[in-house]
Amino acid sequence: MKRKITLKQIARELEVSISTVSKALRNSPEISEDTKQKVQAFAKLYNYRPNNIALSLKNRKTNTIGIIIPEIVHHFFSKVIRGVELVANKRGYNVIIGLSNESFSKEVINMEMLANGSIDGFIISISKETQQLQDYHHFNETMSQGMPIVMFDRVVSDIKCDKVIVDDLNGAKNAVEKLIANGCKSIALITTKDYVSVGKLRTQGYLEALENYKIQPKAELILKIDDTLDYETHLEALEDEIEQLFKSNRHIDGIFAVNELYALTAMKVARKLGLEIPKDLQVIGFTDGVLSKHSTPGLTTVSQHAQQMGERAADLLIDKLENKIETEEEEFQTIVIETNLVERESTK
Amino acid sequence: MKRKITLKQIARELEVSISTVSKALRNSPEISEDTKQKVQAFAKLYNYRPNNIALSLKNRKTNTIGIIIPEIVHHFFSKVIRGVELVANKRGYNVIIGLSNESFSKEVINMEMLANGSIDGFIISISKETQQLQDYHHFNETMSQGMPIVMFDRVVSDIKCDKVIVDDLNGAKNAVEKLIANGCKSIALITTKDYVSVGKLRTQGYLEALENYKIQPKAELILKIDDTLDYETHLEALEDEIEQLFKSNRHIDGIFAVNELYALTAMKVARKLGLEIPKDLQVIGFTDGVLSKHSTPGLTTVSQHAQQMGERAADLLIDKLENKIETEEEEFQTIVIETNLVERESTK
DNA sequence: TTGTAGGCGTTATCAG
DNA sequence: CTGATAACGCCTACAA
Repeated sequence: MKRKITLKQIARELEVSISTVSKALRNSPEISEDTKQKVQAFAKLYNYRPNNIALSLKNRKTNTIGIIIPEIVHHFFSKVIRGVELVANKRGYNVIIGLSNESFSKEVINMEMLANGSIDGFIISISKETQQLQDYHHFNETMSQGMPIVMFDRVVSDIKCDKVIVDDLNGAKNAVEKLIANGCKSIALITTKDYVSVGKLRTQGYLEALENYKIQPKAELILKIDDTLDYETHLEALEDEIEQLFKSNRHIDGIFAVNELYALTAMKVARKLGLEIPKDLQVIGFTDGVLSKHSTPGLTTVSQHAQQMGERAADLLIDKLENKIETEEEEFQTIVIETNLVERESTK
Repeated sequence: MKRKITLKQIARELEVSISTVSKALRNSPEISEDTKQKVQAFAKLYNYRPNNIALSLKNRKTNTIGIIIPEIVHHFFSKVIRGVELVANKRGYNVIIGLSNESFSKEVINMEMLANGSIDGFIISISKETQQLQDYHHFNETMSQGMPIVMFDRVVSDIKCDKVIVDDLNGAKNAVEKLIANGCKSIALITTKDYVSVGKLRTQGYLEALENYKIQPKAELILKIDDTLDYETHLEALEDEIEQLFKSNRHIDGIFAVNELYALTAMKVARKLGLEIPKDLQVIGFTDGVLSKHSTPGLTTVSQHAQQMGERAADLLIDKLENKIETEEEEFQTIVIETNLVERESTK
């Protein structure tokens, strides 16, 4: 088992100095053709590659991006990662992942771990718990140490950094307007509790759409799900709550749900209650997932372009890393990704 | 913007030597209580944390695991990553990801990039293209440099390394035997081309189950899908091929598919042709995905325990990294994860 | 009890 | 054209 070869070993073998080897390998004009040939041939033979860690230390630059997300087993987030990875690799960076698992403390620990020299900058979507606690000290500390952060999707307006978000408000508004245009008179909303920034915005979009069409929103048509419970419990409760919603409001003919699972569950419950989709009930969900495409009937969705978000976030971060304009007064960008409606069979 | 503080800076501020600071922070008995107090207080104030990169260089150990997978937007792989991350974090390691995107050259490039000092070891599931080309030099080179590799799911028997696999053969066999026990007389198989190791094993399981029950396998009931085409094309072709299968073999009353999408597509086509599930046709898929659970009817599946695979792979790798028994004759383990059948409505 | 020196692998600068 | 030296940040054996 031969360890990776180093400059020092090459130097010793060829009886030249380390710096000569280094220069020869970088094709420096300082070095004679002869020596270059010899060194390069030897290096090739032993498959020499500079040690990244040593380079990172020397250059104070790791060429690595840290991405912190709440959950990886989730279509949206894995697509974002794919986007980040794509751009990062193209631009010579690696990607290291940290999962917060929706926990504040894991988010903090993970960030601290990576911030100690392992990476050059962060791409982050914050955990639900962090959103609830509204404790953002770890972001501010990281940035004050000169490490840039790009937030995506779940962002915090108080934090001054670059951001990539989807146009949640208009996405939701368009969806609901679509339902109205399709003839729905009584549209229910299935959303999350308000501390989730995106849930809040989508709720707002729903309300604005109604207002545009002079429809009075009704509190009993808005179902706010508590998604802090564990997954299974949450799902069971979900079904019951939706069933309750339908039973108490027989006239519902449209559903807008802030995510895929809520929309599918609504369809499932509706079918159970004998409603036909899209004849009796039309449904639209907000998502970038796979379920919608393969459900029966196919679910019409507001597409979030997750991969594109990842790409934009990565570009934003790397641009910042490579410019490093030492302006005291930094200005930050917020990129808004427009959504679009993917129509399937759950709407007319 | 204050950069991260270093030992050197603390030393200068406190007018002591760097090594005194270093020792004081590690609570060495060599240092006087007084000095320790002073140094530790100062370090805490400035939130000193040792630089990971410097530590990595010094210790020749990065405490980082590299994971190379063909695709991240895939339930199976993201679950594996979650398992790896979970164990890695618990044991003090970070995880860095590389996506091969099913391409041989991307796999090689990604591995080389990470092998140059960035990580201590690899967890890998090889790309389809690599399986086709059967070119494994990059694995052998990596290992010959003393960097351990753990392969999972898509493994290569020629390569001497630790492995974590699911019991594809028995998983498939059990599934098919279940169909037989449920009364199916004519069971079709929807699988991939043989170069995909797992597809091959699952096919074998299918055949063994039939044999056990003295059922003569029929070539016309085995559909081998070419999955090297691009995704959309592949899907369209899939539907046509399955429709053809049903039409040419009206007596089919059971389907075993080597993945989720094939199974769902089969159900979809069957429904289109007026078959009722599970009355006329029973279906089982091999998968760890989400679609099965939310499809209607729910798809019975052979569960792969992806997260567990990730956990075992990470433990295996870290054990190896931390033992480093310098035995010339290394012995390698292959951990086999047993599958189990998750019964839903697509079987009786 | 504290400090010095050397080394992890690399590159840049400067001297020979 | 080649080599010695310092530095990136940290740790540790050894010297004072």
